[in-house]
Amino acid sequence: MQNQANATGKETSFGRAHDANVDLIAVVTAMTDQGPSVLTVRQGGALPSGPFELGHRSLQSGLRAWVEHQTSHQLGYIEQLYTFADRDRIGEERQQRVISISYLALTRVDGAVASGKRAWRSWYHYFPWEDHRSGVPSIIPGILQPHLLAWAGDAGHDAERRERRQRAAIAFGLDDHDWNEELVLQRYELLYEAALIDEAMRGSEQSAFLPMPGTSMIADHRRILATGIARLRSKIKYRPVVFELMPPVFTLLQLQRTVEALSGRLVHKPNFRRLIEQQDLVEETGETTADTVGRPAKLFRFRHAVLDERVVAGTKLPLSRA
Amino acid sequence: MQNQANATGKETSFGRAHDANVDLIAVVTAMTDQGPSVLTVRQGGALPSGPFELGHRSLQSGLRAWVEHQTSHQLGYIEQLYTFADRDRIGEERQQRVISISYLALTRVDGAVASGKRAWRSWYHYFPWEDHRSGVPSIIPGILQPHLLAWAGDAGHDAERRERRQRAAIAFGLDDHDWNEELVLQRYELLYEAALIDEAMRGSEQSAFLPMPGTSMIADHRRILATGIARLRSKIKYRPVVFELMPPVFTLLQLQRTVEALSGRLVHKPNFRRLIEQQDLVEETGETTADTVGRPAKLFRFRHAVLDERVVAGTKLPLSRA
DNA sequence: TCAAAAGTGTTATCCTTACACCCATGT
DNA sequence: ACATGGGTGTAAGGATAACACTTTTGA
Repeated sequence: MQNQANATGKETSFGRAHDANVDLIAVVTAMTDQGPSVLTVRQGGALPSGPFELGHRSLQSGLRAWVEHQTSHQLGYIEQLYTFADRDRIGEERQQRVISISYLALTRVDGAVASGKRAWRSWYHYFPWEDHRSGVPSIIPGILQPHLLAWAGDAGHDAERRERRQRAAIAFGLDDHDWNEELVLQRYELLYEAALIDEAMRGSEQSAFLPMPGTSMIADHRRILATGIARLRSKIKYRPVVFELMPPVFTLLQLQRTVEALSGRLVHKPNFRRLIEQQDLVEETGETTADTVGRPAKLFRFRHAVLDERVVAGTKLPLSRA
Repeated sequence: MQNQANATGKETSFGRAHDANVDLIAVVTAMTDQGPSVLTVRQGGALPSGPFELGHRSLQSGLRAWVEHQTSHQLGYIEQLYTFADRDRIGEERQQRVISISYLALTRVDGAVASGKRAWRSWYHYFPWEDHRSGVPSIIPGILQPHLLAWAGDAGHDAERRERRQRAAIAFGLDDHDWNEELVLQRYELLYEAALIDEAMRGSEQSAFLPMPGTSMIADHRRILATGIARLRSKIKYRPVVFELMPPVFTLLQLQRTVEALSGRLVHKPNFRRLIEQQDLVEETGETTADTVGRPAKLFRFRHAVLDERVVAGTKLPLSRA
């Protein structure tokens, strides 16, 4: 906005110099037959993305417009994730910038798995170490842990060895550390640093061990997906966003299964029900399921009013009364 | 990334079409003589901002480079806030996009108020209704509340009147709602909608009532500042970021005063001290203050190790044991 | 001695966690 | 009968909030 020498020492006036290409990229998540899933293109090899154009009124509406056009679904919830710049995304010789603005979007599907070039793929197809619903996945003690420890041992200095071991232990719940489902991005980056995933091998000839865990995507798309998963796992704890993924009416167990699928962990049923009902997030429809097995469950719907009336307090300061 | 028709119907191939200008814009916060402050240019009328250039390795490093060059301070902490697009930021006739990527940065100063065109200004210079350390600011019951209620009453439908009143009550702690210090952006947007701040009057002739509360900035800079304040007020509750604003050693009361200044609320001293010490965030230096008045206080320093060893749990799900 | 700030002790309350148990339906 | 899922009661433990009080210094 103002005329001033910038960090490189080159005098720049606003408005001209630094043109860049702007890409919108979406982590569109829904619950499908395969659990928590992400909308992909190129046979699961990429996240859907599209250019930001002059015809778009805003970034949000640009993303909304073309995602809805592609998926024929209303996106109930869109939230910006992160903005990156990459010099070399297009090609080596052209020194054009690409700015990528990533979004997290939530929607509902009827269960469709694929149609044309688009496909829903399970999160855990890309991150097999993230699903702890049936206990710690065998890939962690079997493959990741030994390789991570070996990588830590490779460090030059003793301090760095300890630091690597500690990072691995915290991220993957080793030693007596608890598993923390929110550390999706940290785990991905650790595996990248340790060269345990495909992305780390790009440009180099050798592939250290095969097969690499999880399916990779083009460019940094799997990293963006990790960011989206982490954001959602964090957000379901303090905002009622799960309901964007639920059908209009649902049982409490269905809601629980969705939360479990997203967080990758099992929750305690009785306490979960109390938590939900105590917060007045749902109301009974009066109907019950005509379920196949077991006692029929009450059906609930989300109380949309909570979006207006409530704002999560989030207090962690010991306030003094006025 | 892929070739596909976008929402406008125009076929676009990647790499060419949509060039935009990229601006980096920073909310640099520090504690000064005047309390929680923001680094400004143009006599407090704008946030510092600068173009993103090909010479910059990344967005982060671009921002870091020129902010550090300007302030001669190490930025301990930088975090991306939000990315906006604005069609008309440059001028009416040129249909060039400007992408603004905003950041929150924390730093320390020695107390300097101004030097040249740069100046530290108190947050509350721009948001006088946000400082509740001495009780509810008189501007709220005296000016904002009546105007907000009048604005709510102006709504066409009864439902909209109720909705406006409720939004105002939640945002500003009216009726029996508690004040929530995190709703900085919601309050700003409400005042904008109700045309109670300068920014809402741009382009129109009349100025409804004068003077408008708080000092405005160019373009949407005050809105970005509101975003930064809100982010920081939220973040100090679950990440040890306050220490980025503290000197190397400090007393617990100084730490408390900083937290109070940022959150705009008073905290309960004994409980605050227990909270801090219980979380092992600090360690004694062994020294005490040679203070002017009162009993000498122990000096503490931040335990930087916590950044490695700990990750905030953030549990809000009733997990079941393995 | 008093003001100002540093600290400690203790209790009430709420939320979270865990465990135990009963209910309703289909096979 | 029993498997499966639905649903309730309750008590232990920990964190938070509130109140009361003592200690140490400088003016």
